[in-house]
Formats: sequence, C-alpha cells, structure tokens
Amino acid sequence: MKPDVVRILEEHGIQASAQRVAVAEYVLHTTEHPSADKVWAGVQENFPMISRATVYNTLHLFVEKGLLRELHLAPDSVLFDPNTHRHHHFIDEESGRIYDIPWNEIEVSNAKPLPGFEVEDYQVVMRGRRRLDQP
Amino acid sequence: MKPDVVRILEEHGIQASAQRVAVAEYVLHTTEHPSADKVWAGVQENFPMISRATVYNTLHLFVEKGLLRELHLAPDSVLFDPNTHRHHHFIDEESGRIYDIPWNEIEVSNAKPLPGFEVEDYQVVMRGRRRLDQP
DNA sequence: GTTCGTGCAAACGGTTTGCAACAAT
DNA sequence: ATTGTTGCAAACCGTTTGCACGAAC
Repeated sequence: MKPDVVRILEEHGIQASAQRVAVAEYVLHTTEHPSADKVWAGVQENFPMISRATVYNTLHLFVEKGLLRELHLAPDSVLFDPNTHRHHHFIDEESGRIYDIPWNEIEVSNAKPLPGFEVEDYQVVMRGRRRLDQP
Repeated sequence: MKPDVVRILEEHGIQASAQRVAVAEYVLHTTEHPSADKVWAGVQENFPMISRATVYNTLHLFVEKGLLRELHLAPDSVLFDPNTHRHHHFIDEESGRIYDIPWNEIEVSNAKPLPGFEVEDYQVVMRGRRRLDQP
C-alpha cells in the first residue's frame, strides 16, 4: 500500500518523485508557514541532495495543483500554507510568526467585490504583538 | 505661507528638504499603492536628481512617522499606502492592482486576538478578478 | 563644527532562468 | 524516443548598506 503522501500527490494530479515526496512530507506536516528557503533547509535534513531549484519548482507546482496556498504577508519572502481550507491569519509583528485563525471565529459580512469584479477569496489579516501587561 | 506638504511633514515631526517634499508630493497625491521603485520613477519626472537610496530612506522615515503605511500584499515588493485611515483592500489578481475598500463597507465581528496577544490592526484582504460574463 | 540629509556604488538575499544530464514511460 | 524531472550556476531584481560629500542649524 502506498504511503499517504504519494496518494495525496496523485489525487492532486502530481506525478510522484523522491524529491516531491520529500517536500510534501515536510510541508504537509508543519503547522508553520515556511518560506521556500525554510522548506529547502528542512527537507535537506532528510534528503540532503535536493537543489534549491527543485524545491522552488515543486512548491510552485503544489500551489498550481491546489495542495498549498501562497501567502503574501511578509515583506521579505513568499510563504506557503499547507492549510488550504478557508481561514484567517494573525501575524505577530515581533517574531513575524503567523498563526491560523479558524474561519468561523470571525464573522465578516458584506464582503462584496468592487463593481465589475468577483471575489475569489478573502480573509481577515490581523497584526499585533504579545501583551506584556498580562500573563 | 508654506505649501501644504511642508506643513504636513512638519506636523509629523519630519524635517523638510527638497527631496522629501518631492517624495511627499508624489506619494500623497496618488490613489495607487506604489512600490518604492515606482515612487522613485515618479518622483524623478519632477526631480531628476534624486537617488534610489534617498527615496528608500524617505519612505521608511514616512512610515516611521505615520505618514504612510507599508503593505505586504504583493509577492514581489513592499507597497506604500498614503491612506492611513483604516480600510480594507481588494487585489485584482490579474493586474496586481490594489483598491481601497472603505472601512464601513464590510462588517467584521469578533476580531479577537490570540490569547496572550493584542491586535494592533486588522483588515479584510479580498482577492479576485474582473467578471467576464457581465459588463 | 557637529548633526543631519543625500548620492553613489557595491553588496545582499530571495527567487528565477537556461541548459545539460538524467529518469521514466 | 519522447516526455518529464532534477541540479547547477548564473542572472535577476528589489532592497540595504557603507561611506564620503555637502548642507543646515
């Protein structure tokens, strides 16, 4: 029986390969929102011979096939989100870390597009920092 | 009497200079959300001798002093928003153009922070594209 | 004369690209 | 044989940095 990750790849129309499985293993089992370079570093621990270009190719392929989402929330790099369900985000401005907020925790009404446009996706983006006054 | 822009700079604790005024003129009179390089290009038309470094310095100073806000919505560069009131954004995925949505047009309830954090700012970010089926 | 602003050019870092080698079917 | 996948290194582009010059108070 095939390992889960291979099945997931195939279900998304992605031909499996050793490198792609390694990237998928890493990126689908993190709750973080890693940058491409972070993924590269992480994957290398189990798969030392993978090149940067392959990681970038693979991540873009995954996004195209709906396995990942790209986030443009940080100034310096594109982040990848293994959580493809609708959800919101909270950004800790100090650490830059990004946390998921469940979809139904925030209620948004009237998320209408501009006239002549249609909305494909929306989310609430919150920015803040740790409270120092309280534990 | 001093020109408006100089007054605005001084009100924000920014010492005026020819270059800073030129940048402010440009950036405060656009409804777009230009990147730093776009600002540089635009300012150059009226002020041909300004260097990139000065534009970057100036924009960062303006952000620090609350005259502009930085947006991290695009994959390739940081954008600057002359509108410092609270508002939401709509991103046309085709052109990359970003439009402002007035604050009260969308209702968000329960924008609570993560436990132990405090929210400094939040907004709804919508992504979409032109409708082709209807005019 | 010390502080602050500017310009230049080089460096930087994340990402993309071109191409040759390789594997799979 | 054809198609798809990978690796390498160079190129790219937005941004930052270091430093020296010049202006302002």
